[in-house]
Amino acid sequence: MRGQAKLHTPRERYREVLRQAILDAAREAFVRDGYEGVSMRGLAERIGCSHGNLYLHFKDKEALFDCLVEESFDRLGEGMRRLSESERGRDPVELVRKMGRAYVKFGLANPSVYEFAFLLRRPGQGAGKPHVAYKRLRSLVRRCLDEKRFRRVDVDAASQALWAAVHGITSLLILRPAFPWADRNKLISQVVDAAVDGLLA
Amino acid sequence: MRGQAKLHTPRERYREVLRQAILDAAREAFVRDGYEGVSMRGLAERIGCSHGNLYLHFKDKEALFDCLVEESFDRLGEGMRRLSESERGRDPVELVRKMGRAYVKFGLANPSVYEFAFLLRRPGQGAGKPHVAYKRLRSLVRRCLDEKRFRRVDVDAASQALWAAVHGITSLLILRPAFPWADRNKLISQVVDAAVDGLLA
Amino acid sequence: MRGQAKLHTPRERYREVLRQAILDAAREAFVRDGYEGVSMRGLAERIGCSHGNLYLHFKDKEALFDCLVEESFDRLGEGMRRLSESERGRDPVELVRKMGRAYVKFGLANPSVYEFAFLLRRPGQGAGKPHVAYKRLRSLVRRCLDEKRFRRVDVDAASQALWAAVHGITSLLILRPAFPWADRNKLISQVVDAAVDGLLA
Amino acid sequence: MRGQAKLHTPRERYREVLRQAILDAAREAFVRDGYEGVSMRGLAERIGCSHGNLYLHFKDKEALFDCLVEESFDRLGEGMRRLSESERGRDPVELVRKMGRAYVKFGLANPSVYEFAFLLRRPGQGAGKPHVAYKRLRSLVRRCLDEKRFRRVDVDAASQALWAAVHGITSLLILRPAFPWADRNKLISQVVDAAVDGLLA
DNA sequence: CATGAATGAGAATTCATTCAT
DNA sequence: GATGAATGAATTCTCATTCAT
Repeated sequence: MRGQAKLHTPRERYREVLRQAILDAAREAFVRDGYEGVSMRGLAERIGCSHGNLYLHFKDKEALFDCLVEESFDRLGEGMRRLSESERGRDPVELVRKMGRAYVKFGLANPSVYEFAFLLRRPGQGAGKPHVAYKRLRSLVRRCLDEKRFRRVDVDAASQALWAAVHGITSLLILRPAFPWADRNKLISQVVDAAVDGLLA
Repeated sequence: MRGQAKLHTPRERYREVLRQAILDAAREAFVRDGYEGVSMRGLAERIGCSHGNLYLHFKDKEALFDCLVEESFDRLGEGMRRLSESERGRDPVELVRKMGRAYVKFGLANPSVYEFAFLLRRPGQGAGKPHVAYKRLRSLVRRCLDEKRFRRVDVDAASQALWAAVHGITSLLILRPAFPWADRNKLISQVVDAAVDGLLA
Repeated sequence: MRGQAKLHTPRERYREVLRQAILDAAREAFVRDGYEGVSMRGLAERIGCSHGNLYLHFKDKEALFDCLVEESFDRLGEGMRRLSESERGRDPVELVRKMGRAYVKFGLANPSVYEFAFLLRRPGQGAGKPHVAYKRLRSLVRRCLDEKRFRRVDVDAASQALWAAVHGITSLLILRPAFPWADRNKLISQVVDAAVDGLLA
Repeated sequence: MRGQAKLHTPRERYREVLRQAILDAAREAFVRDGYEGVSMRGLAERIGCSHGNLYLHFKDKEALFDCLVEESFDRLGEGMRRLSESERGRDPVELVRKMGRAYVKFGLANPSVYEFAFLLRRPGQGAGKPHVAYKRLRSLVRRCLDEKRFRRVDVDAASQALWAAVHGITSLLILRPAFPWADRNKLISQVVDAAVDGLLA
C-alpha cells in the first residue's frame, strides 16, 4: 500500500492531491502524444502549476513516465486478482474465459493504463519480465492442464497463445478506434472462445 | 506501380537511388528511436548526404514518415496478395491458416514495416480504414462461409477475430522480444489454429 | 571580537553553532565547486537543515560568500599577528624570513582561506585595499630599512616584491597540486630566501 | 599551423572570421565573469549572432573554454620561444632575467591569456603537466647550472622558484589592479632580480 | 523560529527548416 | 541540384529566493 497511509496534515494532503493531478494529466498526455510528444512545460501549464513544481514530485520526465507504467501494472494485476479471488472454486476453463474477457474489458475501460503497460515505449526502455497478470493466467492454465481439461500442450505456449489473443483484440480496439469494428462483445467473445476452445481436450 | 516508371537518365536513376537510401535509413531509424528520436541531421549523416538534401525528396519529416507508412501497407498487402494468388484453387480453410501464418511471418521478418503499419503512431495521427491485407482476409473468410466451412457468424466479426489473433502474437513478439517466449513456431501455430478452429462448422 | 560577545541562552548558542556550520560547509563547497557551482539547496542538505534556514543567517548567497572572504582575511591577519608578537624582539630580517615562511605555511594549511582571500573572484568583485597581513609585513620591512639591514629601496616596492614571491609559490602550490613540484620545503625556502637576500644591504 | 592554411573561398574566410569573433568575445567574457558567469546566449548576443550558431563552431561551452586555454598556452609558449631564440648565444643568467621580465610583461600585456593559462578554472578541470614556457625556463636554468653560474641546487627547485616569483607578481598585478602598487617596473625588476640573485654561485 | 512548497527566470543544448551560394 | 551556415523556437532541468503554514 505504498503511500496510501492516511495523510494527516493539510500540507501532506495537498501534496498528494497535486501529485495525483500531475499523474492524471501526464497519463492523458502521454497516451495522446507519446513520450516525446509531451513537454514538461506544457504539462505544467495544463495542470496549472509552474513547470519547476513538477520536479518537486518527480525527479525527471522519465521518473514520471515510469511511475505511470508501474501504477498501470499494479492496477491491471489488482483487477485480475479481484476476479480470480471472487470466483475461486469454479470450473477452471470457465474461469479462463472469464479472465480473458475481464482482461479485455479492463483494457478497454482503462485504455491509458493498458497503453502504459503494453503499448507505449520510452526510448531507453525494454521491459521483459512476466507480469502479475500473466503469472495469474499461467497458473490457471496449469490447473486446466492438471485437471485434463486442456489437451496436452506446453503450459507456456498455451498461456502465451491466450495472452496473444486477448492482447490482440484489446490493442487493436484501443489503437484503431476508427476502424469499422463488428459488435464489440461478439468480437471479444469470438476471440476469447476460439482461443480457449482451441486448447480443450 | 508507384513512380517506378522506368528511369532513363542517370540523373533520374541516381535520384531514385538516393530516395530509396533515405527511406531505408529512415525506416530503420524511426523503428529504433521513435518519431521524435530521429533527427533529420543524423539521418543525413548516416546516409552520407547533406541534411538539406533530404528536403529535396520529402517536404518535411512528416512527409517522410507518412511515405514509410504507406509503403509498409503496400508491402504487407503485396505479401498477402502473392500468397493468395499462388494458392488460388486450394481449400479455403487451409488458405486462411496459411495466410495467418504468413501474416505473422511477414511481420516478424519485417518488424519495421509492421511497426509502421500497426504500432507506431505519430503525434496527431489516426488511420481508420480497412487496409488491403484485411480486405483480402475478409474475402477469404467470406468464401469459407459461403462454402459452409465456417459456422454461421458475422463475416466481419470472424475476420476481425482472426486479425486480432495474428496481430496479437505478432505485436507481442515484436514489442517484447525479451519476454521468455515458448517456441515461436509452436506458439504461432497454437494461436492461428485456435482462432481458425474456433470458426469451423 | 566580531559578535563573539558571550552567548548565554541555549537559543543563542545554537544559533551561533548553526551559523558556524553553515560557514564551514560553505567554505569547503565554494573552494571545491566555485561560486556558481554551489547551490543553497545542496549546501543546506549537507549541513542538515532546510534551505530556507540559510536565509535566516545570511541575506543571500553573496552575503554568505562575502562573510567568508572577510573571515579569511581576519584569520590570515591573526595568524601573522601571532607570529610577529611571539618573536617581538628578534632580528627583523630573520623575522621577515619567518613571516614569509609562515605566510606560505598558513596558505597551504588553510587553502580554502587563502583561496577566498586572494584567488577566488565573485562576478563583479574587486577588492583593492591593503590587508592586515600586508601592513604587518610592510612595517617589518620598514624596520629593516630603518636598521639599515636592507639596502635603500622603496619600502612599498620591497614589501610588495616579498608579497609577490610568497604569494606566487603559495598560489601555485594550491592551484596546481598535480604539477610535479620539487620538495616543498626546499622550494619554499628557496623562494623566501631569494626574495629576502635580494633586499639585503 | 593548425587551420592557418590560407582559406580561399569566401565561405571559409567568413567562417574563420566568425570563429575568431566568437573566441575574442568569449575570452573577454570568461575573464570578466568566470566560467559559470558566461552564458552562451549572452555571448551570442554580444557577438551579434544566434546562440545556435555558436554550436556550429564549438561542440559546447567546455570546448570553447578549452580552446581558449590551449590557444593561451600556445601564445605564451610562442612568446617565450621568440625571446630565447632571438638571444641565443648570450649570457645565460642575463637570459634568465630577460625571460623573467618577458614572462611578466607578456602576462600583463595579455592578461586574458594569462588568466586562461594559470588562473581561471572550470569545474571538472585540473591541468598538471609542465607547459612549454616552464620547460624552456628549466633548460635555461640547467645551462646556468652546467656553466656553474648558479650555485648547486636542484634544477627543478630552482626553476620552480623562479616561476613562482614571476607568477606571483604577474598574477597579483592582474588580479588586484586596484591595489596601491609601487612603480611597476621597479617592482618587477625587484622580484626578478631577487629571485635570480638568490641562485647565483 | 523553521519548514518546504512554489515560483519564475534562466541555463545549455538540439533540431527542423530555410536560403544564399 | 546540392551544400551547409544560420536561425529561432522548443526542450529539459536547476536554482535562488519568497512566503504561508
